[in-house]
Amino acid sequence: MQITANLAHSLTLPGKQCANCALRRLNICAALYPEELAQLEFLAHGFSFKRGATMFAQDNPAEFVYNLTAGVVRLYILLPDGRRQIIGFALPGDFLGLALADHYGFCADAVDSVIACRYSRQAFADFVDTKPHLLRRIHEFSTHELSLAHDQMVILGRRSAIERVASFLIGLRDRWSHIDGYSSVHITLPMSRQDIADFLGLTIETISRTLSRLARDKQIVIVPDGVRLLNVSSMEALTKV
Amino acid sequence: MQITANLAHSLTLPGKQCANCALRRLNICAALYPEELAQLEFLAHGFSFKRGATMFAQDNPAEFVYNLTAGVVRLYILLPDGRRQIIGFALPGDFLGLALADHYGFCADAVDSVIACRYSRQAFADFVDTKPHLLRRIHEFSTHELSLAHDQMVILGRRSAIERVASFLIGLRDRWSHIDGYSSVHITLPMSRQDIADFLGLTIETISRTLSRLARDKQIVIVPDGVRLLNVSSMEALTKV
DNA sequence: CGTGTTCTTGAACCACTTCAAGGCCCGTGG
DNA sequence: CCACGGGCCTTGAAGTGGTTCAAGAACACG
Repeated sequence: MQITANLAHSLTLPGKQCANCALRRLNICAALYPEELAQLEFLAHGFSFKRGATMFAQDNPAEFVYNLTAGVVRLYILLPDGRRQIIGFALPGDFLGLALADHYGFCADAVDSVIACRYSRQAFADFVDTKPHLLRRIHEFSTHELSLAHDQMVILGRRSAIERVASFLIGLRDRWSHIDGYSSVHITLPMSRQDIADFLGLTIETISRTLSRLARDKQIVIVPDGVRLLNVSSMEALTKV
Repeated sequence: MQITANLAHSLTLPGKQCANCALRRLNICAALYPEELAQLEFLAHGFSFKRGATMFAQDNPAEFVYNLTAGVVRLYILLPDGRRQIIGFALPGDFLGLALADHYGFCADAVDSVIACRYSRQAFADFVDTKPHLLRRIHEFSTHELSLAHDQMVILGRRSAIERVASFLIGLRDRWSHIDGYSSVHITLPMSRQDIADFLGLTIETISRTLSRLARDKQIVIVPDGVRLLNVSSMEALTKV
């Protein structure tokens, strides 16, 4: 189905990298004082993952945790018969392995080119145990993820196809605007239609038909790398009620 | 739809209540040393909620957090047009308000007679800030809930009606067995068919038909207060694959 | 023992899926 | 440079699992 070559490329990590990190205000590192940041930097290794590469797989020992700095990651659970549910897309600033558990609860692979800071889970957990304010920050991230999961449960349990697609587009736009600092009517969709389908509990044909219908109704324009919103407020209206 | 009389009854709380609490090994209090438990007990008030009573509502200021000691609570999100998604059922030992956020992210009301220890959120959060091991425990509870939410997303996104009902029954059985210490083929269902439907993303008629079908196929017997499993392993098989 | 609520069952319907085919895009190799 | 091949996406037509609508049965509670 997807390329699973697990070829992560280590990057050189020059000193003061963390201090210059554009994402620091967004990710868990914001909880740290400069000297703590330097300590944590000592534990970090920059890694890059090619489009389609597996970062980790469900039920495997959780050797590492990741701080995502660029790219999009799909997180998913597979059923034995091949059905797949994507439980979320991780964006820059997101942390993979918040549970600090000894096994991964889901699979993660790179949707496009991904760059991440990698830490040994054990070393990271030991570090966290000495920094209650970092644990508090991690807990905030977890509860935010829990709240996203609740929203997704509403979408999966009670929303129509068009509402699901609209919620997906608006949700992605909101998350990117939080990262970039501005809201664009252009939404880049690095993931495939199949990924969107497996996220929204629909089939690839329904995603395609629904996007076509939104385009026919002059709500969006489908462009090569994503969509452009023509009527943000009517799109947002679909995500409510 | 449901009774929403918010009449919580305060219980007298004799000394050493926490020390004698049967649920302590299960709930967040297990993280505390005896003297810390005594400190926390000082912040607690026992409350009971009648069947149908609202414990708190979505978007309201989170004045309190709760440690559930008896009964079942339904947690749900409402859409403006009345559609409801139950995001989970809380059982004894569960903690409501793990996020420690200033507003509730969902509604909670008593499915049957509920008893809970109530804390001022502010006082509880202040207490947690002085006890990193308690925060760690709370974080474990949160990530466990996140994992339950992920499982539910798979159910809502990718499973058939019969698989959803089987997963619900087996999941409830597993959770109760963890609380009671033994596994019974008898599963008490204090919640209504409508509640089950709103949890599984189906309609009440589909729940009723699916249970009838399982009974006709000699998989279960429908009894007044729940169901009795006749073939646990074939039921469990439905929750996999 | 009536009255309202919850649950069950049947029949018709429909939103989404499944099956099938064709189009588009892009990399590869002649 | 164009032909070929393989993903990925789109679209149509038929099928179906679950919903909706409707009515009766079982149950709970005064």
